Amino acid sequence: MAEQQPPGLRERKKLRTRRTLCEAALRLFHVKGYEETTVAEIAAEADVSPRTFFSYFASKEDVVFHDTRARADRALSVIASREPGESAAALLARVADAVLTLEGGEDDLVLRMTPERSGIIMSAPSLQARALHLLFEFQRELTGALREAFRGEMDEVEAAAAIGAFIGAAKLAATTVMDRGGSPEEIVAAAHRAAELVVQGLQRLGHQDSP
Amino acid sequence: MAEQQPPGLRERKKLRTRRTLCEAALRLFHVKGYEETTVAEIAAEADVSPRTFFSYFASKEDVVFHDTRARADRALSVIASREPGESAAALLARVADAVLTLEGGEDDLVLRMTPERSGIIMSAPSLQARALHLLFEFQRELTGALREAFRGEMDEVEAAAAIGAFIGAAKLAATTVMDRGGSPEEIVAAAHRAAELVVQGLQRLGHQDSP
DNA sequence: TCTGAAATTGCAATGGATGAAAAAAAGCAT
DNA sequence: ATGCTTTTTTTCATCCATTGCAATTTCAGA
Repeated sequence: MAEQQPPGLRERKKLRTRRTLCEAALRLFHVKGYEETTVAEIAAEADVSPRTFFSYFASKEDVVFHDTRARADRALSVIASREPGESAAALLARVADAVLTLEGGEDDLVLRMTPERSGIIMSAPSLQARALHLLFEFQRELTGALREAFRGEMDEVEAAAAIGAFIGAAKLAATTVMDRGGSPEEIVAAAHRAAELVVQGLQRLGHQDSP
Repeated sequence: MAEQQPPGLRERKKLRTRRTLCEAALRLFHVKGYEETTVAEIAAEADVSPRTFFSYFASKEDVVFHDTRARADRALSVIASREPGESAAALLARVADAVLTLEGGEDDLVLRMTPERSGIIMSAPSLQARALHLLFEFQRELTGALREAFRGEMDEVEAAAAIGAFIGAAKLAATTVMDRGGSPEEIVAAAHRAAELVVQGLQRLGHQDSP
């Protein structure tokens, strides 16, 4: 006697609990600080038992990165969509456009609070470390995808160098400007410019002429 | 009744305890695994109280990275030694040579066990994350040093892009080959090549001609 | 309504990390 | 050598994230 069409009462309730926990956690992290917020408090705020928190998120850190997977997949699909003959430089430029976007709308569900989240991450060393780890895993995936998209045209080290340089430059440029207190727009612009500088340098990738 | 020349009994004992803890920890991590080894066990192995461990190392993780500071300083001093007129590319190449070296001898004290340590780090996600975080902080320092060395010749974003691309490429290339099971020599070679690819691309840094 | 699967909860235990005060060791001056 | 001061180490107590387990509740379907 229930609607089977999209989900099911059980599923919906689960989704709602997950979102509630997520919102509660981020809100608390933002006002009290990450380290100062306990899992017990988050659970209380979401009105579930502390034990339940861990059946939704493997760790306190995970709440903060609950949606990174989606962003990563977006970039991977861009690489997979390489047109025959498209250069690595051009492809990476497209990846940059796809990822370096401030807009929301991804999961209208919970988070338009990207800036708050950045603040939370930057304020807790363990979160920064986690973020970098995720970014690194992401780079591995990108490297694999790039090799796939250019199979035969690019070797292992070239692909890794291209991705590493590309992401590394964008990331460091972004945080450098962020540290200086730049606005979100400036940060994105810096990442874009850094990515461009690298991409230009990588133009000749695949050729064999050294200056 | 004691030698006051260089240290002092107190200092010597402290150094010895620190080294003992370090060796005990790394030995245990290597044979039992990082997660499986408890601080209590490390302390017992070194014959001190568990609480004492934390007066030598801020965390269990820190033991593994006790000497990274030294390596970082080596690179920073290379950048600081830039000859007037030396190009960023040339300077970064020198940095690569200074850092990408397998030799030991740095602190003859404890660690020639670089390979074991790599294994330990790669086997524990939390250590990988920590390593990346340290590497990132290192990049910030390098960026600052580079801006200093090229004051007036290079802006913030260019410096960050150069360092980010350089380190990012070397790191990802190295781990890519490492994942494939490459030998230490192959890994270093890959990092070198990736660094070279980037440095070449960065040749024109500071000029304004786009292709 | 009855029943089995899934989700939630309570409870206990492990292990990292920190604060505070007592105890032991080292340095120093007489 | 002896007593006083400073530094380390050790105890002891506590907080908190995380996990395993068993009891309980809720949902879905017959």
